[in-house]
Amino acid sequence: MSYKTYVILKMAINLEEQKIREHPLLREWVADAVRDMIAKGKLKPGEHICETRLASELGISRTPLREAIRLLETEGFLHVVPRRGAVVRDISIKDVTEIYEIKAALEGLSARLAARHFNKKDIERLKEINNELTKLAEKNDVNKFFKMHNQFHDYFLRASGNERLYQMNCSLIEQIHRLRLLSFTLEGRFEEAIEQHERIIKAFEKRDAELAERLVSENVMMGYRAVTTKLKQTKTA
Amino acid sequence: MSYKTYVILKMAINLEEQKIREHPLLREWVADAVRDMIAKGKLKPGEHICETRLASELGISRTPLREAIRLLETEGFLHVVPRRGAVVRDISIKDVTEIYEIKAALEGLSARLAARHFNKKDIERLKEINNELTKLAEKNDVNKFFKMHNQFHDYFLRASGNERLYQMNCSLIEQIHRLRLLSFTLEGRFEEAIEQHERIIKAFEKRDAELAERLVSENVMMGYRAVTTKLKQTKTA
DNA sequence: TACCTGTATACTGTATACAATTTTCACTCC
DNA sequence: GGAGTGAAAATTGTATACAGTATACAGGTA
Repeated sequence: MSYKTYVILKMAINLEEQKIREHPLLREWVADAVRDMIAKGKLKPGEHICETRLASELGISRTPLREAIRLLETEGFLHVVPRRGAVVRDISIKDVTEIYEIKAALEGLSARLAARHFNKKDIERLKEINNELTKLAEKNDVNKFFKMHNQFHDYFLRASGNERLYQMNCSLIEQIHRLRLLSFTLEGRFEEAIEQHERIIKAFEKRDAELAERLVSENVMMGYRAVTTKLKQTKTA
Repeated sequence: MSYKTYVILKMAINLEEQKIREHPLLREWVADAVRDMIAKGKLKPGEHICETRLASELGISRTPLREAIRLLETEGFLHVVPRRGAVVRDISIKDVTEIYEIKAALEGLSARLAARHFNKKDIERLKEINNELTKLAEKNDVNKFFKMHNQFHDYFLRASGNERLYQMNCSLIEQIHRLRLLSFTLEGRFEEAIEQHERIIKAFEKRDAELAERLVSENVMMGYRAVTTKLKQTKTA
């Protein structure tokens, strides 16, 4: 996707939002582009990023690229060594473990916080999503299932009322986006998730915040097991 | 502190580390400087940062300042609106609440993880630190107490073996550094902390990871109450 | 061969220049 | 007086230029 296309899309998507988006920033586009290149394997782990070359490849100058690199560094996509440049970070099992340990704690917390002020409407929404998931599981549509599944989790992350919590979680899962998607191709993964979601919903219905927290944490760690299973499969294959 | 002084200091401190530090980066120095200016009130909440002016004040160009601004944005010190620049973020009670909720979860997690492989030597170290704290409490040395107190918490955050967890916690507490320091001037705060630390140490001794997690979380939330108490005191004063 | 060493090259860090946008403010009109 | 208007000033976004550092490699030495 060219920068111009990106601009038009951004404008279309955010038409009613603040006019901030009317003029997208190169640094944001570049960050998106580089993340994409890493996800698609166009930039391989361990590969050194030459600012001059990448900037010219993207048709921009080094300045916005450098600002994007700073962002991608804090997001964990790149490792920057002063005066030697940025290299694409490899995600090891250790990294995945670290991320999931934190994710379990954060999502669990969000469930506990959200449970405090969840009402019938919220519960209904979660049930709706889970019903959709059942349908998508029957169709075996991995991509749509993945997206809807994320909506389920997003729901209480947002409902927690803790904006930082939501952002931190987003930043974490972005790093393992592809692995998570892959993990849903595992046999029985759909059903497993749906069943656990049901238990989580019941905990919300009972207004049992502690239980909701525990179940959500366990649910995350199940995701961890799925991801590592898949990771080992692909590494040996 | 001038940039040259900073360079010399950095070199002295990191003499044995990678030679990376031999040539400090302006963007890092600038980030430190701006954080400091915010902490010291030289840059006030809500104040707009004019890149041109600040850069010339610091005696550098806009490029490294801009890169530092990106960093400070992700750290939560600044709020950047595209094409309108950066403003110093105000820390509201809501922010403090968000930060402490997350901090409690993260530190609790680190205690649980650390408890798994804590040995006698680790416990001894924690006891040592707590003894030091008792002495400093008698001397009523707030600054030294604060530093030593942080060492106590750092110990199991590091021992968790989860590097990201440690980094994320650092990034969080940096935002409330001054508030936390202030909170230690509250009557009875020292004793309260020392006593809770003792209970935490006992949990580690019993190898009760769940208990350690709970106690550490509670300890963090006690810190939260202290900070908000102090915050209200100063706002009304 | 293995190990320096100096130089050429490539690359990053920083400064500056230019372009595009936002803000300011005097001015007009109602 | 207040809302709207338009040009000037200020400010951010982006590109480019330059300086200093790291890397690669050729040639020399033990």
